Amino acid sequence: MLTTFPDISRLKPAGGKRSGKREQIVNVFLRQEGHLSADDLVDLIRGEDQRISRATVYRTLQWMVDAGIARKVDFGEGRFRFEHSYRQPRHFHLICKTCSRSFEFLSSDIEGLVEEVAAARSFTVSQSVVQIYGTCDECRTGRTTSSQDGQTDLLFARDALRIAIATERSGAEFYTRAAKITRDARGRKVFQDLAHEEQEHLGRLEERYHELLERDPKLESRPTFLFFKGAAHGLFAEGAERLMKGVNDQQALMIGIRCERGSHRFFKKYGERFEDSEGKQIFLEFADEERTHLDLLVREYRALVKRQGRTRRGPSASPRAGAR
Amino acid sequence: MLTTFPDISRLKPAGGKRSGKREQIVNVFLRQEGHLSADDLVDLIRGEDQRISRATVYRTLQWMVDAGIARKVDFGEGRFRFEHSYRQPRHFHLICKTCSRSFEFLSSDIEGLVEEVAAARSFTVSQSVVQIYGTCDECRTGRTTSSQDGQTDLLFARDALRIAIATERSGAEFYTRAAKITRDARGRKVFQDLAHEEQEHLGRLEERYHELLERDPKLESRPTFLFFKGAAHGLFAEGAERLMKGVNDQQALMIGIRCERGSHRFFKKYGERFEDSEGKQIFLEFADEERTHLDLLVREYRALVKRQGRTRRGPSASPRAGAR
DNA sequence: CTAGGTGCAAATAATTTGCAGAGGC
DNA sequence: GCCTCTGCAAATTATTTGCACCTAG
Repeated sequence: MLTTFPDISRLKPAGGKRSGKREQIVNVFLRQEGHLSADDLVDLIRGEDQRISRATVYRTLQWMVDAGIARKVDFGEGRFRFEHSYRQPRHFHLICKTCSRSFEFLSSDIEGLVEEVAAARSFTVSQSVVQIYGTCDECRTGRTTSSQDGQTDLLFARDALRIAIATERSGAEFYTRAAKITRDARGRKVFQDLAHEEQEHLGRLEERYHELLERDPKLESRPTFLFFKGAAHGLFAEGAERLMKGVNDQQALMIGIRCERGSHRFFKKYGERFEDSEGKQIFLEFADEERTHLDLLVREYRALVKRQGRTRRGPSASPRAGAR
Repeated sequence: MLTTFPDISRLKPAGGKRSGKREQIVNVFLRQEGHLSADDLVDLIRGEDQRISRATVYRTLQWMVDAGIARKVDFGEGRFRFEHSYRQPRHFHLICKTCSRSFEFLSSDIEGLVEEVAAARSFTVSQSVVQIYGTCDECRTGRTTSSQDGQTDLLFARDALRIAIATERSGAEFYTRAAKITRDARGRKVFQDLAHEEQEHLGRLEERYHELLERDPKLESRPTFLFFKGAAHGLFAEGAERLMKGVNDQQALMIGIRCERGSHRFFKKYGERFEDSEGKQIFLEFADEERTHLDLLVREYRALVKRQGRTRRGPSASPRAGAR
């Protein structure tokens, strides 16, 4: 089920001996889902071995935190809880005050804002905590939702793919629209080609999405884990339609270059921020594909410029301006 | 300095007697800035009266929380701290791990995202905590920044005014630009009038801003307290320039109506969310002014329609569409 | 007079620590 | 044999409570 456990035997923070007890505690901890308090863990351990003392559990938990196996979280209950730390390191929590369960989510949007706030105060962030307290759907309605927790890795991959697909789709639509508007035949051809490529790439992403869904039939109905608007918005707003009409092939290529460059940078930037996981992989692969496409366009552009000289360069299509 | 203290004598949660001790503790608490731990408060109290017991301080703190004078906050130190609760109720914290001071900020942007996340899970939010841990500027650079903390009320007012000004400015610019583009003389006149009114309103806001600055000379250099992008962006994106050229007076009025309506709703919505304060006042007054202006425009529009019948109504200017 | 408020000391609750013995390398 | 881990019990820390006493209304 779980992708890869860290190799426990290798983890020895500031030295540490292999010991039956410690290994036992770590194993019980890793077998659990969710956020355990020290006491929960003691109870679980006691279930299979009476002779382990509370102090040892506390000491082992501390060791796990140092080793990077566990993370200590404070839900304001007056005691700490511990979560597996191979999960996303910068996730946030929804905490139900009724059933005291907690749900994790990722929000690059919130992260971004947090960074802005910190920057405005020249504050160096080492960790940020976002906790939303309230009542969960189940506790409010009484119904039991099928969606168990955990399995965030697949969820993350699913959401990463959804974002990639949304981006690609908006790209495809943009180029298609551009192709319709553009009067210049060569310009139109460029947009048509671009639209076609986006469509193709979109197809591949969707296929991958379906493959992912097959791994877990309930995957699609699970709540969103990664909240991230940035991606699908704005990357393809480039050039009001008014400008499109008179666009020639060179200018069309330049527009394509800007869009692909934006997309590449965006996915690279955010992909790099995530922890190793399939989702991160998807972001980085997507960034790579955009990069490849971008390089291709750049080569085409250069070839075109070489062939034509500077004669037909439009006023609004300088290679670097507003590339962001 | 501080605007208005709550009338302590009136505050009696679930009944409660006036008592010298309690009043004394409350007064000492209210005299302090920042976030006190129970122990800090005990020390302060002991400074002026040896005979007050720790238990009483704890009991009084609990009473203050119930009475709404204080708010209990958890900075993950293993004990609680208490802050005055006449401050903004939904503020967040930057917490320096070195000097263990904390700085407050407001972010409607983050609040908005938090609400979205909760909505996606059908989670009913009762409280949300955002804490950014790290190192503050002073601790990192060694320099002492003049900006003491506290005084959030003035800061909030300052930031509210800045946002109002930014909005008004973007409105003025938008109408000025529109006036330049519009070919129809009557349409142009409408935009010119709008631009003029915005300019005037802008002037009044700026004057008020300067008045505010006079109340505290260091006010302008203090770090941002309210983070809120929403306002200045998007409200005036209405109608690509392309469309402006052919706009007549009726259509121009309609564009103005949409912009003012957007602005009014926006400031009303967010203004209502804040706690009583000068800043809230500014938001609501601004919303009101926009409303008045809006009503005026609507009346003008109706009069125009009456005079002209439906003959000249343009295709893109239906009164309600996209009013958001 | 009586419901609260107050002080003191004891109780909790989560977590840490000192120390002596056990166990891995 | 040394160094670390472990168990147990005692210590610590923040906070709460029981109870007898005191005080305002």
